[in-house]
Amino acid sequence: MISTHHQTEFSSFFPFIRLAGSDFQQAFFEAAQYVEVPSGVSICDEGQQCDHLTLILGGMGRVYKLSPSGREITLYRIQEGESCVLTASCIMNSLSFPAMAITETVVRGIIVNPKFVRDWFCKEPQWQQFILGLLSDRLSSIITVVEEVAFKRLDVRLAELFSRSLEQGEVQVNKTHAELAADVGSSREVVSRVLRDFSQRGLIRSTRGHIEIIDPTAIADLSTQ
Amino acid sequence: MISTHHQTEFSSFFPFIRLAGSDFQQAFFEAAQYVEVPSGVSICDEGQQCDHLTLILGGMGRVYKLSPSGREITLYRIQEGESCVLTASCIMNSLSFPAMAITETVVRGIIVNPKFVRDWFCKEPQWQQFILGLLSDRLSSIITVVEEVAFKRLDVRLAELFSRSLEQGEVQVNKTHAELAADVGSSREVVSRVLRDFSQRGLIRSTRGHIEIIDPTAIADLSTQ
DNA sequence: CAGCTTTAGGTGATATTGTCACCGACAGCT
DNA sequence: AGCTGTCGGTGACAATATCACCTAAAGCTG
Repeated sequence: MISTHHQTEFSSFFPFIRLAGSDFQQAFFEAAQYVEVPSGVSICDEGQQCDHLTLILGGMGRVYKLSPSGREITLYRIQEGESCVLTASCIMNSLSFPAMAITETVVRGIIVNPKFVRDWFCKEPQWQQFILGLLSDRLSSIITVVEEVAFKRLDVRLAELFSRSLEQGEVQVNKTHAELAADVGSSREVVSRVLRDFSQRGLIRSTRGHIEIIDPTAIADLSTQ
Repeated sequence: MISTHHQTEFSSFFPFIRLAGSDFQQAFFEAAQYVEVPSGVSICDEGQQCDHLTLILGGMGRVYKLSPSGREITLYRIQEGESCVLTASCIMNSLSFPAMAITETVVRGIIVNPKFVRDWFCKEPQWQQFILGLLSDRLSSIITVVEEVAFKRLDVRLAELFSRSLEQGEVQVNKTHAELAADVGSSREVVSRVLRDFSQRGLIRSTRGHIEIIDPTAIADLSTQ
């Protein structure tokens, strides 16, 4: 059972709950539990059976693949109003989780147990639509990842990444080269070289752990190639 | 409405129908329509709205991404007992299709309209489970594609492809270098070079449009790297 | 069959990316 | 100041992508 404060917070991030039946609402808040997870905690490891579904109220999680050689690639991120869909998928089909997940910040959320997820899936259309929406959103976002990694040059993909920061009005990207490499599925050395090139061409200014975009137009142009 | 012959054929490839309620069965066969699509026909183009769901009785379809430069990568294939899940996802959420699909052989199947798909999703648990199963199967198979393309060398990926033929007891792979390249998301030239290397090392024998695996053990070894 | 066209595949040059080994610089700590 | 761990840089080399062009086989047509 979660507090009324968290109930209203939840409703603002997950509008579907307001459209659902009152019996569902009551059962959901009854079954739900509020959690806070520190930053940098591994949530769900490769092949592990998922034991609950988390709906996120705040913070950021990252779902990624890890190669035997230690390289990483980010599949997608999850934030407020979303949920770990792979978890959802696992729960609905009792499969094991095909990737890794980690918290990038403190994550606040609501957890519900698998039995609840499945039981109400049949009964409450709003809940069903919510879960289905997450699944198909991720399906297309992961297809986008395939496209990026198979077809696009690394400089373009890094420019896209910076463009996303720019769209949020953010000129600073506080990431290390290694973190950027893990995002795009490349290696630190190659990312470093591309960034050195960006610096020399006056697109960015780079210091330890921070990148400042000083030519947003050029970055945006590159990202559309 | 489909013939009783197709009904029994359908039941053997899609066991869920036997577990579903008789009202569903009747409504399904009533709404269903039998189709045969020739080989090489484009089914669903990028961004197009899907106008029906196809459940496959025979033949093979291929879902892929196409890059602006003309390169391709196969996301997955669909055959008897399966369905175009992206279509399913589009239908459930009224989204547009994020990839391309084409028939690789003559494809025989059953089509049902989107309204039926959605209406019965809430009412018939077996139908729901079937659609959900397809969705999460594809989710994990596409994640596998990301992993392959991001982390594995091309020779290993081609060896994996040949291994899959071997598992079906097939020593001949009747594909051109260009088709293999489209499968693994690389370019024809690079595939040609890798295959020349395989030939020189005595792993395969290659003629125009055909590849014969002459050292299955070595291919299997390579594919596990 | 000769001649033409299409398609499959090969090659060299060059650019991009991945890998390995190693180095120096910086930040935090004692 | 000295130690330690992290961050980023570099050179060498391997793998892959791209481009331009070529040869050969298969199919088609008169």
